[in-house]
Amino acid sequence: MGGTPRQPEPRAHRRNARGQGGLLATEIVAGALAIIDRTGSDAGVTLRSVAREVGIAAPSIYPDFANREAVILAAARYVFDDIGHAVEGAVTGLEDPVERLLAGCEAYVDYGVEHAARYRVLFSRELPGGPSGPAGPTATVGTPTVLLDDRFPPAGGEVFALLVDAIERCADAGRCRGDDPFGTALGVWVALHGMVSLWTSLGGFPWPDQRSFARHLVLAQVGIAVAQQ
Amino acid sequence: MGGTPRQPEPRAHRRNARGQGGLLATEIVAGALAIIDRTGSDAGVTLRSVAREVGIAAPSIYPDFANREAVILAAARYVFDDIGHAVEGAVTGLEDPVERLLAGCEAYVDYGVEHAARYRVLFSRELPGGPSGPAGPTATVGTPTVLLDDRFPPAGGEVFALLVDAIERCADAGRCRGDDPFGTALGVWVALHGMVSLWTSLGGFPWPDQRSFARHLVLAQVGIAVAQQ
DNA sequence: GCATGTATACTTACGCTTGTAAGTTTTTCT
DNA sequence: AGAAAAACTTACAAGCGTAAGTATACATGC
Repeated sequence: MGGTPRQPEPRAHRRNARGQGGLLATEIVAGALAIIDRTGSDAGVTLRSVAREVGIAAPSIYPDFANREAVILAAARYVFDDIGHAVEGAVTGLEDPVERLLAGCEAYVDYGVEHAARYRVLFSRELPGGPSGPAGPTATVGTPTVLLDDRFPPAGGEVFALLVDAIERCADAGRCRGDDPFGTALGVWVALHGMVSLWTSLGGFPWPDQRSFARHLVLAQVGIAVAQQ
Repeated sequence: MGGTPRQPEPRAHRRNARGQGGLLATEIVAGALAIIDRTGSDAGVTLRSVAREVGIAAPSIYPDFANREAVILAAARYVFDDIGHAVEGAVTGLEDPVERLLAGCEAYVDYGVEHAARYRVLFSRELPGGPSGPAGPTATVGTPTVLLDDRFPPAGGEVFALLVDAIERCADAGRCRGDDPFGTALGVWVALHGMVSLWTSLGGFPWPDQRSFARHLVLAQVGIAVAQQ
């Protein structure tokens, strides 16, 4: 697997101040994301490759992360937050609830398509932290359901909460049915996620226009008649 | 990474008959799928692990596959075929077009949820073979579009063709709009794929009933009013 | 019935990367 | 100056892909 013939491992990293050792954790996550973006998957994220990226020695990762998987999970958490910020930025200032919903959804799709590699990492494994235990609210479709509580959601929860909120605003304005915002949001999320996932996997597919397809999916799931364009 | 302390690599494989060397290719793919099913991802699929699974020496894979990636792509192709057979088996004998559509979609989701690991492998990488070149039909949404031609689709094409056909039957029977079967099928596929992908990644999520949720997604995308259950 | 050519698969080996343990040096702050 | 945090160096035991050469069993022709 011969690549470069053995770099002398340049140490470009400057030691952090005392008590600020945790700063390195941020740089480690950033390094992992850089590798994911560059290589297109998390397969190349190893303790050594991340260490090279950051400019530290591989064992220096251990004080911050137990192992390779912990690094990747931290990167996934960062990406979920990043998506949340992108969506929030896209909807702030919009008044019309339907436009607000659509703008947020488009921002979600935009992020996923533009950062295909890091988006894919989010859902390439079983994510931990959910209320898989005894109880927890169970969603239903077609009938009202319990809303998400504190324990939910493990990952991507903030983004999903934004979506539920946007749909509730539409319902409050009488623009869509409001009997089951959770179930409706679930349908929208599922459709948008499917779009991003397939879009970035099947590069050769004759995809329609990204923006109008995303709007089409959302409106169909929410139950608003699709405008003939 | 200490596991078992060095097995003597038992050779359980019986040499194939002359002219039937290609049989090994089938066993190699089966071995790769077994590893995927057992470990939950394709990360553990290496030439050596597959060889161990099959009972051959690692270099014996080379006559059939150029490298590790080729093995995984062959496994993906097998899984696409397998899904196609599952869907076809679920719809044969059904007369009502809407029931036929729903049954096929449910079978798709069933397969994906039941074989989560191998389904995930299908879309965990950029799949080759599409008409990414100069032309190829471009789908639109809301207006009729060119149907898929011979060059399309690279992967999962047979399954997608079944879906387009099922939707055309619904349209012919006047059960849904028929102006854009390709675009409608795309919406359905995207939604179902998103459901499977999220379902198997977010194990802790309070998911609704699998069957009714799948039907809900399909009917919403096709534009048939969702029956209050 | 037996030699033989050949497809089939094996053995050995090399150079590389990986995770991680153990102990050491360097920097920073008091 | 001294203590302690931060990060390094070295080392080991694996696993990896793959190149090169070798053994084995089968179908065929004599």
